[in-house]
Amino acid sequence: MYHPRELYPSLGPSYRLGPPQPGADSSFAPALAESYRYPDLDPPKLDCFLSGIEAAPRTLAAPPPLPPLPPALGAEPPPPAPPEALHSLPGVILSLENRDLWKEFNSVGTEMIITKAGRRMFPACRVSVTGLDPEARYLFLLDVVPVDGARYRWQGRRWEPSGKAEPRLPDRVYIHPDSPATGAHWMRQPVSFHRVKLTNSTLDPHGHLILHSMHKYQPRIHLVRAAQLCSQHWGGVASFRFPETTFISVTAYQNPRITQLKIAANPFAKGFRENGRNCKRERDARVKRKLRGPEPVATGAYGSGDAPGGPCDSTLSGDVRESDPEQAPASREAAPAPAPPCGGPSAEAYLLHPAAFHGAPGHLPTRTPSFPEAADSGRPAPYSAAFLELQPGPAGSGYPAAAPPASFAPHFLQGGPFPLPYPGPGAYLDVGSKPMY
DNA sequence: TCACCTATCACCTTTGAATGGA
DNA sequence: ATCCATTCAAAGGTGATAGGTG
Repeated sequence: MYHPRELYPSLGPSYRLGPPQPGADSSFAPALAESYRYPDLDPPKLDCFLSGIEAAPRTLAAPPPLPPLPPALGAEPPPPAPPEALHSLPGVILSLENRDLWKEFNSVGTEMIITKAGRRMFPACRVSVTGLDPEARYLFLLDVVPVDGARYRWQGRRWEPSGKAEPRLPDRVYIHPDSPATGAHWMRQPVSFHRVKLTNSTLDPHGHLILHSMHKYQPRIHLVRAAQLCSQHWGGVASFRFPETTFISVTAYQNPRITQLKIAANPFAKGFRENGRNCKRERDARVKRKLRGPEPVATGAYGSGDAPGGPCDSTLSGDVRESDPEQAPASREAAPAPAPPCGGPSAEAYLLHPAAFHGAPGHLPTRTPSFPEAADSGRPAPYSAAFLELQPGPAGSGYPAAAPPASFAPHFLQGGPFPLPYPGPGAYLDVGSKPMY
């Protein structure tokens, strides 16, 4: 995955968004009635999409307060709260499909591994949506924002703040591979973001979401009405976040209970379950065999059921989920989806080529030699993802100071048309108007 | 010394191509 | 020729662990 910056060096080191272009597309209904301002600790990444749009912003009479931060994860689960939503898409409702799983993790204090190469989230955000116009097309986006300005530390039994957060990292947005798709498509089945990857590599070339380790984050899901990825104008935005999806990013699990939960719930970690060959008992046995020197391979040593010794301590007894609901949508999503409504490029093509978000023509190759994925793998990745890297807010780098209650950054504003996230040359904006490769 | 990060490992699931039968 | 089910291998995801770094 190439970052747009690498694809379009001529555009400079970043993509600053320009004001909406004249000659607004009237393919969408006129501006919805309300503009929204929203209190947020995070300067909205998508604001840069919307700069210059807010002709007459209005604030909500009673902006919803942010949920109080628990003093430490793991001590007490935060009280259940409805998902917070920013709506300029009336009637659109998003619900977290795997809420129970998230709640289970949240009650312990969710941790997400981040690695240089990128690590998937588990649990992943999986949502179902209702209230969309079945005919209209939408984009699903996901981003992750810091919850506060603190760094955290595992103190043996709980997470506690320990100092100030690291400077803000580049904001990136994950675009769901099916985007854009019709409302009917999105409502047909749950929408899973299980392919999102998190990294701590600030120079990450793959477009993964960049996080600091030992910081607390909150995923957000955005729904954007747009005729196509390459549409010049967007027709409304709704943003959602679910309090139970808050997590702390780590490079190695700190809370053993989280490790147990992950092993129990994640099918990829099946090998670490009690009956797996990679459980602690087996690993210890392998180490002993190694120390003693080569031995004939014992047949039937695994899963015989009569192996000596107690249960492995790396598993969560009685909580093994053989059919993991988390992975169920994967197969559904991998199943042939309706052709992307953009006509030419498939969703995958968009995702392999972030530039396609500008409106790449349909004859894009699915992969170019310049892609690192192609170099080390002769097999095409079944899916990748598209990301947008956005300009930091006006505050620049560094965490925003705790926003005063009365100060609301303009968030998702209705009143389109929305400019493309990448202003680029006009040729980038129209499908087929100019080949980019 | 400590906290944190990274590379590597073995095991597992997922994925898609190949194959064969209906 | 088409469809479907099965098989297989490669890719990729997982936590554990040892060693490195500041």
